[in-house]
Amino acid sequence: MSPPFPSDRQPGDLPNPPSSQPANRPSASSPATTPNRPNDPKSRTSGVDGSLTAPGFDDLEKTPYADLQKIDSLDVDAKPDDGTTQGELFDTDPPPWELETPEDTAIASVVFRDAPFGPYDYRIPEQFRDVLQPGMRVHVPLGRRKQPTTGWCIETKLGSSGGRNLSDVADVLDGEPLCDRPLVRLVTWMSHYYQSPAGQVFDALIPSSVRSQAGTRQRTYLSPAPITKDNAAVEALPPKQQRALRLLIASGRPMTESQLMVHADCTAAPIRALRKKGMVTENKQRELSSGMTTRWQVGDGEQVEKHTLTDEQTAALRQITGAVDSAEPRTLLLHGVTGSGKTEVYIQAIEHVVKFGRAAIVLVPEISLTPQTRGRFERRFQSVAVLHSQMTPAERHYQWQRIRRGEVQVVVGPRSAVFAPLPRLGLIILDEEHDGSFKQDSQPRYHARKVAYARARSLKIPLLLGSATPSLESWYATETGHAELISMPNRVGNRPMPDVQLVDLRLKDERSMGGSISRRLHQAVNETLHEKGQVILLLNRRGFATTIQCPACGHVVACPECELPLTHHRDGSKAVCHYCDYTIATPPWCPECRFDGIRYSGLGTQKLEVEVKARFPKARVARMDSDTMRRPGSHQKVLAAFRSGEIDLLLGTQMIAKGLDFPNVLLVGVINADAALHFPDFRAGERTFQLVTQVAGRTGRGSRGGRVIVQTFSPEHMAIQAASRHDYIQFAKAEIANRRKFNYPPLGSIARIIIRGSIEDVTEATACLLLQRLESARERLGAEVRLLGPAPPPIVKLRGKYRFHLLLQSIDPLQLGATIRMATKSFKIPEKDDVQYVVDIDPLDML
DNA sequence: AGCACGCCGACT
DNA sequence: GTCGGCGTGCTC
Repeated sequence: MSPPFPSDRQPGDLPNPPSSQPANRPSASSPATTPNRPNDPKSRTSGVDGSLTAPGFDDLEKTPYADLQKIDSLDVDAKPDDGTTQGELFDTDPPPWELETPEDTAIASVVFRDAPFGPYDYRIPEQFRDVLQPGMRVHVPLGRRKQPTTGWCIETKLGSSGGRNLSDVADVLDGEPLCDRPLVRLVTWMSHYYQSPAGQVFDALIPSSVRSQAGTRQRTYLSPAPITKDNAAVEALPPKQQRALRLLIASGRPMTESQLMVHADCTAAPIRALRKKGMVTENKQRELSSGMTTRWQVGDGEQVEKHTLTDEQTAALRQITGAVDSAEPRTLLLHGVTGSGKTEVYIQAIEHVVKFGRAAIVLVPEISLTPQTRGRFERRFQSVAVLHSQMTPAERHYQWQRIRRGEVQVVVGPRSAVFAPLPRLGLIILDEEHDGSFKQDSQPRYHARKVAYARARSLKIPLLLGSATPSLESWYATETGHAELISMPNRVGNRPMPDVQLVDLRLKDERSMGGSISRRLHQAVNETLHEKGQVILLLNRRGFATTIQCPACGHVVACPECELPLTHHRDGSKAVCHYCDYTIATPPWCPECRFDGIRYSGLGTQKLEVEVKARFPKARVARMDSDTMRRPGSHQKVLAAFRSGEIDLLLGTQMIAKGLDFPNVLLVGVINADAALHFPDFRAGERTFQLVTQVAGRTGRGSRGGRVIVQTFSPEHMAIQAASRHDYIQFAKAEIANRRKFNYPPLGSIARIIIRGSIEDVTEATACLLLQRLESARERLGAEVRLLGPAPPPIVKLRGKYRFHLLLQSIDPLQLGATIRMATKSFKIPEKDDVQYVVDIDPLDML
């Protein structure tokens, strides 16, 4: 029996939703619409705190797939009194007539990438009964289609056909499952939780290069057939065929057709004749097509001496190895300030895991997968697979196979590496766990932290999260007992945290005329350059000027697709939309009133670069943002130049805020700390705190100390104050209190539905229709869910489509999910409306 | 997504 | 009387 909401709370027990929304409690007169809520305290913990955990995962682990289908089949369109109460729907005891037909048919449950998504049951014919396993792809007939459809087998079982006439599995496409059973379980949970078709989740799990077997080739090997023992039969053959066959027999090894052609000095014709006559047998084999084997990455392994750990690091390591040895699925949050040596702790924790023949996954944010990080792991372990974005499909496939064969000790990679098919996984690490790149922004919109939690839990292995500025989700988990906190409050070598000064840009004295660099920052840069120190300047916006505005008529040049101001880029004099990349030549005069003094205002990294070069003419300056870092390797080149001292001053967007470790950086300047603060998003404060803290951590790493100057219009803001004092805990306390007021994550769960379409009215009407369905789903489930919208999101128009969004909030992520599932179950939008919608569970931003 | 069914208008 | 438009609905 699996309750839809494993929670023992009655609906009325919830803390009141923040505002207006009247508490929607099912009346006593409608017991049928209230799902059963058994008193099971265990299920309460899994259901309510969804911040870090994987809600519903444990239930899914225990629930047979058929029961899940029943739960999912609840439809808002179904009439309330159609004879089925929900009590019956949730009843998982098989109906008596199924028991009376104990016809043991082998059945495969199959899911598809495209609609209909399934799962559908197929009969497994005799020849596949011992072959087909969950995690393999199959060809099955579907509907009235002429071509077989490719699907994924998620379950094989013995059962009765239940009166239905099941179709047969037509073909099994894989010799071995592409993912093991725990991973198949992970797929079903992800599909359920993120409300994405299971077939699409498989696609996220298994790289396309693996599915297409990139870099390998099917080769057919020929060997002499048994009849060739009969000499007479061989002698009866025509001369060319005879020669080829004798050569094949003499060589004593199987050969491909082309090899035999060379050796026997003949064309393909005689060989084909031999095949036709059955004189040779064929043996198909898949093998590497090129020199991939030379690309083995063998590390130096033991040759590097162990680094000595500080007391703090030793204590942290002991706690982690303790968790590994306990064989329990514990979650650990390593809160270590910038420069406290987290990576060394990770490495030694992995060494501990590897000692017992197990392997580890290290997830890192997308941009921080630099050759330095790579090298660090490759030097310390014998067999490392680093998965990076510039890998060719063949390489990717090759590494995946190595990982699956158990030849790899450590997998280092971005969010998708959480799916690495290591057969003996012993530890998962998320470095910089607060980083937003762990959330995928296309379907399935999963968060690697949550998926890692689920995977670690199902394998009963620890999950280690590390950050100097933990996400509030993870921090809150340590407060609610879902994670254990490990603190490293000091830097290696007891170096002090850098001194942070705030510059209040509202004060005239602080500003310098006509520039974005205050007097104090200007002076500090001069001093630092004089001392032969290096400088980092952070400006969180690329381009030259953020707005192009006519001073005469006030017209702002905007994107016709998104209706947002275009940013002027000086290289090539282009005006670019930062949301959809629409580009035009910057107009020399106002397109509205033809005034020819159009003005660029606002500030981007390009304009800052000009200002910096003018102010500090002797300094060697480099700019790093996604515009200058387009070519692969350019990132690396600039950083190498900065490291060697060829560059004095590095300016750029957030990509310079993370992970860089250069001891000679004596000054960090934040040009405008408010840029991220005034976003219409409840996480704006958290982002600002993280950004300022992380960039401040780039200095003070050498013996010469370091200082940070933060320019801001709101120096009293809690996030900026806390960051200036390096006080994460104060920030977390205050921010949790803020979030509690509105039940924002991590105290409650949110989901977002984005509706986009080419006609504004139709799009909004569709959004309203969806809202109605959500409302009635909420009512029928008795779910405590707050519904907001439809509203135009901060980006109202994107790529020519109008956008609206609906926001859902609830204390219980499972209620949230069930409401959406029920409302969207049979929600079809007429094709002519040209409206699509996406469900985003646990969104990270609201744009 | 396909593919068929079905229920109305213009043709041999 | 049929051919064919594409709205509707189902696929184990």
